[in-house]
Amino acid sequence: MKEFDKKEAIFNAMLELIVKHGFHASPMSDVAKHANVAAGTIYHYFKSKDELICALYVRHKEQMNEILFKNDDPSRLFKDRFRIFYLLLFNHYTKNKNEFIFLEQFINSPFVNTFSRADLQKFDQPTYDFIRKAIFTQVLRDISPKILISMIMGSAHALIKLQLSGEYNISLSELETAFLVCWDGIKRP
Amino acid sequence: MKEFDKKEAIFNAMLELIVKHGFHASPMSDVAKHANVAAGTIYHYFKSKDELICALYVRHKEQMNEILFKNDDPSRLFKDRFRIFYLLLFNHYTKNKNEFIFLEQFINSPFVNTFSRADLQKFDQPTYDFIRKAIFTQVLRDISPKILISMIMGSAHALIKLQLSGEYNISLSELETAFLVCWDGIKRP
Amino acid sequence: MKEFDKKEAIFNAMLELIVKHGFHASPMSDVAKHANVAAGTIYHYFKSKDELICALYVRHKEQMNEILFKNDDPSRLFKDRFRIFYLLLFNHYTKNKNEFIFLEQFINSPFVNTFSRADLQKFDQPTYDFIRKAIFTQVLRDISPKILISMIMGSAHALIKLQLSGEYNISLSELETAFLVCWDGIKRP
Amino acid sequence: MKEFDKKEAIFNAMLELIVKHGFHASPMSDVAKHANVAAGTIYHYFKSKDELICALYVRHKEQMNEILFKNDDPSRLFKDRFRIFYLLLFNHYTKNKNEFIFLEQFINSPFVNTFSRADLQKFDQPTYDFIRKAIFTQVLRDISPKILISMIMGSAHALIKLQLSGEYNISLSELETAFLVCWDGIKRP
DNA sequence: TATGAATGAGATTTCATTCAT
DNA sequence: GATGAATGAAATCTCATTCAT
Repeated sequence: MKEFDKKEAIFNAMLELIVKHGFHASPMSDVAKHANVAAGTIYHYFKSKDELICALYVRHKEQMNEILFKNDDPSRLFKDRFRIFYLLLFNHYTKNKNEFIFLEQFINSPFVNTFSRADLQKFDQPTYDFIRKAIFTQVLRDISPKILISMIMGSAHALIKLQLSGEYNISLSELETAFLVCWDGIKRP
Repeated sequence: MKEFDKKEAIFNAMLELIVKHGFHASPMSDVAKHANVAAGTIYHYFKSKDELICALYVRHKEQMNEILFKNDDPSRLFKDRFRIFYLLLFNHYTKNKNEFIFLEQFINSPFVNTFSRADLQKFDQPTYDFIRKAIFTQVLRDISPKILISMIMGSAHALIKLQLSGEYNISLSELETAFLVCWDGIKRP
Repeated sequence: MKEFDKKEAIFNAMLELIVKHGFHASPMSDVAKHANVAAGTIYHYFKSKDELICALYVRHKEQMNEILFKNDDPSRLFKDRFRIFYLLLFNHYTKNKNEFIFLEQFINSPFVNTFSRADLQKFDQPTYDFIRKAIFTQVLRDISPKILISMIMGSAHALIKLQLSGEYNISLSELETAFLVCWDGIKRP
Repeated sequence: MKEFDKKEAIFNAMLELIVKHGFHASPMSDVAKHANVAAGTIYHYFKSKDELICALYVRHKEQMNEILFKNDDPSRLFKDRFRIFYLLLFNHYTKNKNEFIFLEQFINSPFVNTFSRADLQKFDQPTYDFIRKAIFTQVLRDISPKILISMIMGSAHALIKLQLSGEYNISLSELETAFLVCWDGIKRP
């Protein structure tokens, strides 16, 4: 087994356990067992449990930015680009439940304070630039990009959470309507 | 010290510690210290740590519903009622940071699964009814209330989180704009 | 069992284990077993293993000062007082081997750096005063008390170590000669 | 890098770490890092950590005997030869602090029991012979050489420890006086 | 010889919970 | 009810040692 494999196995084991049981109640011994490595091996790759958890967050944010923006085509109409962004977000997380639940748990926990504000912003820079330009070109409401992004992401995540909860199954057409709810709120009136 | 006081002291100590350090890293012994009671005393009021945490959630939800709906006047225009609801939400949580952070941590953790789906819905019943009626009376978009509520609350909470993060200070006029972003999205077009 | 007993039991268990196996190789679990307490109980009395070890040193130094000086009679001839001091030292440690071995191990380990120089001097203050006065009254050589004390204690401890090693059994008359070796060296010529 | 260099590097790294942190708290991985070799390499030269530590002791004792006796001239007056021995001891250790601290730590730890009594005596044989002959020729007190050596070395080491502690700086003339303290004690009266 | 990733037993410490007072 | 000393299972993490390369 290659080094890469072990590190990945540890990441995946930790992700799964945190989602199932929370940060507390995800002992390193279980992570080791699920990853099929010795307990000590984890500490070869990560200094501590906290560092592993934070690395998991970083990894996720990087993967997500890749997914959301790799195919973005700035020459197209912003509304269309934004719709694709919105659907990619929804689709990825509804298909990768664990990543979403981990993310929500992480950013709402004191773990997030491990990072400086500047570090956190760095992870969200692509989204920030995406929205800021659209405000600048008068496509979106003239309001602080931070506010707009918060509201967009907040409602999108809430939607994803609803779908993942199993409490309600969102149809494709409802998703399109949800997109419009969002769009009608943020577009320049 | 009255019994009431001790229970309250325990609640508040636990709240503060969870906010500062997370569920993990908030030992009962610290809770006892902060509440100025003996460790054993906590177990007179709560069967276990988990039960205490869940009771804290229930207490919060009940208080919140009281705050949001006690002065609601169904005879007024829905848009105005909804605006007040929106502002109450924002104001309460930006003034009671700990409650908000605890809530977000709780509902994104596996602790929330302690409750059945029915129990959880019960806590949100007032909000659900509030929105459902407005859809029924054709004030709001004809879309599942669950979707609409998710999006409304998701974006509102994200806004509160932005304000609490200290990363950006939302002005009164920006708050009104944010309300319009929300309203323009959900109102029947 | 009273609190006092448990703390004492922990002290004694730790002493015995360190003497037998060294700081390393004296796990807290074994200390707990030997002291007949739960592992956690140790941490009720001491913050850490290091703190326990340091507390053991403090306890020993205090007991030793008590033993060496409680019956000292300043009205007697210094040579006689010093002889008693010398014999008390030898007798106590040859009868309490563990204390001696622990002490030697401790003061030659980096643990000793836990204490400031001032703290360490405090423990040796009675001996320092004892010797300093005798230099001042021209009984002992006119040399820095620190040097004199070092040499006295160094040779006395080496003698004790020889006896405890089992390599050689020092007779009473040899002990008296040893005392003279010391005395002839330090007395004002 | 030659084999010789690596072994030396390992010895020196171990010495430094033990002095700074003690036997416990000197992990082999750190030794490897300080010696600029891989962890596994240490095990080509030494069977185990314990063996490395013991080898370090043996190396030191052999070097020390070389230093103390290589220039000893039996045709000279014993008092002068002893004075040189005394000063060599003091000078070497005050200039090679780490060696001294390691030595003291080692001989006061249970590690020393790795060696049989006979082995230990072998290392001290040159000193033993040196003193025994002087007793036999009636220069020194007629007392067991073991006792005399213990007292000499004990007080000398204590003096070195005082100097190394930084607590007091021993001047050349004080060192000569200290020598006399020792000499007056041990010479045949 | 040399490497250093990997191991896993075992170390220290924590902490929810109990129970005698 | 209230206490807090005591428990001991379990958590995190360390580290001497091995072994495939």
